[in-house]
Amino acid sequence: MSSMDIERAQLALFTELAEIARTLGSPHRLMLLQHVAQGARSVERLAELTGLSVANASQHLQHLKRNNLVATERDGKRVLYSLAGGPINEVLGALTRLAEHQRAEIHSVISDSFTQRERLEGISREELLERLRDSSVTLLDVRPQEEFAMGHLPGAINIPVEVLEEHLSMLPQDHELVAYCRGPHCVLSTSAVDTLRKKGIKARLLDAGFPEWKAAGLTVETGV
Amino acid sequence: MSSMDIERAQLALFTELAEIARTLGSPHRLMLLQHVAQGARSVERLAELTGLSVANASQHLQHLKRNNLVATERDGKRVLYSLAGGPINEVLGALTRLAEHQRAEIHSVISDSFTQRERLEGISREELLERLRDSSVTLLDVRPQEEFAMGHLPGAINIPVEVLEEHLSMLPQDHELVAYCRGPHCVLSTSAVDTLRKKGIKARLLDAGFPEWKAAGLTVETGV
DNA sequence: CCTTGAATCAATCAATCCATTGAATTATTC
DNA sequence: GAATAATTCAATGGATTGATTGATTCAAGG
Repeated sequence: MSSMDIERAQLALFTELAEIARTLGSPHRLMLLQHVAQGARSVERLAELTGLSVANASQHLQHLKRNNLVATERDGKRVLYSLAGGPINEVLGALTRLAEHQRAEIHSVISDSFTQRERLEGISREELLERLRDSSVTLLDVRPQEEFAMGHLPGAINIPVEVLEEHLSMLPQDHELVAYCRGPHCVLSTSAVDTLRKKGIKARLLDAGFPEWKAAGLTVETGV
Repeated sequence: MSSMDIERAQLALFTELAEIARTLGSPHRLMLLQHVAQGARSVERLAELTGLSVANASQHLQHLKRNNLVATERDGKRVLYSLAGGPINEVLGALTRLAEHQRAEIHSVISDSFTQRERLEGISREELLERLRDSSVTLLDVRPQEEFAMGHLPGAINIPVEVLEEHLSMLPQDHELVAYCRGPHCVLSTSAVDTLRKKGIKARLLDAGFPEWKAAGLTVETGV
């Protein structure tokens, strides 16, 4: 193997990696990905969820598909998009951590870094299972009711973030809360924890979201 | 927090993530990153290493810098670029794994998937340390001599990939070989293992590269 | 202070990307 | 098989990106 070949191989690999990275390099595609990660969705639905035009969403989805980030399946007259296999969540997770790291570095200079440290402190699946067993925490699902109905963690109560402030009374006062939503790169639960902390309620973040939980083969409840 | 705010926060986060992803979305920038990850380098050197023009390399480097992926430092009349802090390698690693996963899926359909499975099977740092202790393996550093001299794993022998085939006789026949180079997303060692396997020599890949080793605080030798 | 070497800036052009529009496919249903 | 609903294709124009060139800044040394 000549050094020429090696350089070509390097370039080929990097070109491949770059193409994937570029595919992730659009806020709209990331949004689509996030929604697709919740389960199979039609193009129309995804367009609605993201506020894009149908044609535009379709094109972005095809872009994602070309790079094997999503898969399609036909269901009657609609096409359902779902997340492709492979460690896609790992990439998004690593990206998010990197972004958070960078943001933290900036903030630690500008702001007093006040609850910054605490904010990022999540609870792991293992710890959660442990604490659920002796029921020392309450699980809070902050996704929209609709998604909650499609499946949620066992024992979780559902209060969408939008209505959280009006429903604080529904929360148990003596338990610590653990909030979760769609995954590590979903801000719903982060917002929720912020809100709760401001009200003086103890709340933490689950490291994972519903998709991760399901993927890990753990039990899931459906319905309201 | 209204649902409007949440959507804005979502969008802001995704825009941030997308920007980082876009920055990684160019083969040339990935190449620069890879070289920069080896240690501080001047613009001219990096241009030379990647085959880019100086001005072009400079611009790409600045792009990387704007997104906090590299840092600069002045040394006399030259500017040295080095890798910024944060989990950058995790992102690249996850990306590489995703790409490999996708490639594996394609190959498993097209080709007979022959040594594909084996190719990806790396040896971990822990296992390596173990096997080095009872010296049942030989470590092979396949980077250029120059980089080897700047630092390498203890006990490693240096045969750059370019000259590997001509120097097979230098290899111990009874030991299994473990090849490593610049990191998980460096193809040098993969090429080397391929070459060796074709010659019927047992060889495996180290999961990590020299930078990871150093970062883990393990001992390092310098000189030739 | 002027020269030299190293890096960056500014301006340009080609190539690509993104959103929009309206037409064309595809599978279903009557 | 015609009508319909869902998605995709094709074409357009505006914005962004990437590489190249030449000029400019910046630090060091005579």
